[in-house]
Amino acid sequence: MSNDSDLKRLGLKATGPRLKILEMFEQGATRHYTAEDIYKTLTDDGFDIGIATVYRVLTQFESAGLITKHRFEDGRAIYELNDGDHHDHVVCVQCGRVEEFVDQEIEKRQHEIATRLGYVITDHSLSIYGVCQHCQTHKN
Amino acid sequence: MSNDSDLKRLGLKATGPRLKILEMFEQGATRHYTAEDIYKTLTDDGFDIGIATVYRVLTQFESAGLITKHRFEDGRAIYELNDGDHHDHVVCVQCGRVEEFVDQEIEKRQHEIATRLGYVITDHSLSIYGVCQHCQTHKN
DNA sequence: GTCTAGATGAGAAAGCTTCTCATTTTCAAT
DNA sequence: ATTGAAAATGAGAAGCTTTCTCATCTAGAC
Repeated sequence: MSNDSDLKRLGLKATGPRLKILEMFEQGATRHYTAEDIYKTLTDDGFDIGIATVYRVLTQFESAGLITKHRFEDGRAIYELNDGDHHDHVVCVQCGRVEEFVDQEIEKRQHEIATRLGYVITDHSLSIYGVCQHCQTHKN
Repeated sequence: MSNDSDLKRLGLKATGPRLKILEMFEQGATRHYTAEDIYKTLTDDGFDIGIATVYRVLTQFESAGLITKHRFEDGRAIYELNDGDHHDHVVCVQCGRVEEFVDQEIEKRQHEIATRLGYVITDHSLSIYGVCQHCQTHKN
């Protein structure tokens, strides 16, 4: 099991909760999870874990650069595997579906703007909100 | 007082709390306020208001299109006067300073991306996080 | 001035997240 | 394999922001 050594390399003990959560990110159907999603999925699966542990592990994984944290308009935090390449999000305001995209031109202009205003950029987040194709046709 | 009639035109009674809050947005030193900011400023000023009222009024103002709500990475909501023209934000991660900018090219590309993915865009938010010039020199 | 729908303030409560602490587990050294 | 110390866990308490409830109060039409 290579996740085991991945964690150890980060100075984290390879415990059940950590392995399970990492596994979820790597093999899950979707890429984006709230802490609640993870807690629910694992406990429904019969795996005994506390919500506090979920939050703790997510924070550690984020510090370690393993995952990335976003925050959408509803205020809840969303986590996703950090696969190295940056991307932004399109969120369906009706069904919550999340899609990703990258646009080099937008990236470039962001840096130009930050520089012009005298900022040293550390991060940025762009989210587009809209109604997805599916929700447009299946109106309710 | 024209704010009085502004509110009435929106179907809102011109009450003390509403007038005070609207005034803050119009004449305040900064453009961006959290609910807490508003509550603190007004009560420190000797104006008696409840935090619940602040939230209620902000929600109403937002529904009425008078102000706009954003959410930065710390999860708290920030409100600003809606002056019609859209803009994005650069936030200093150290001192919390917020600056605004608009970039037509970024705006345009966002719409293209949403359309390409089949979304009908309703909103979008772009925030750049970094360290402002002041915080770069006055390190602590 | 009176009346009524609407607004308010206080406190309770909800939702997400973090903290505390007693117990348990990992893992390096035996 | 056993041990021991440091680290991790789960449960519940608690913190923060935001919303809800409800008795009281007020704006504005008459």
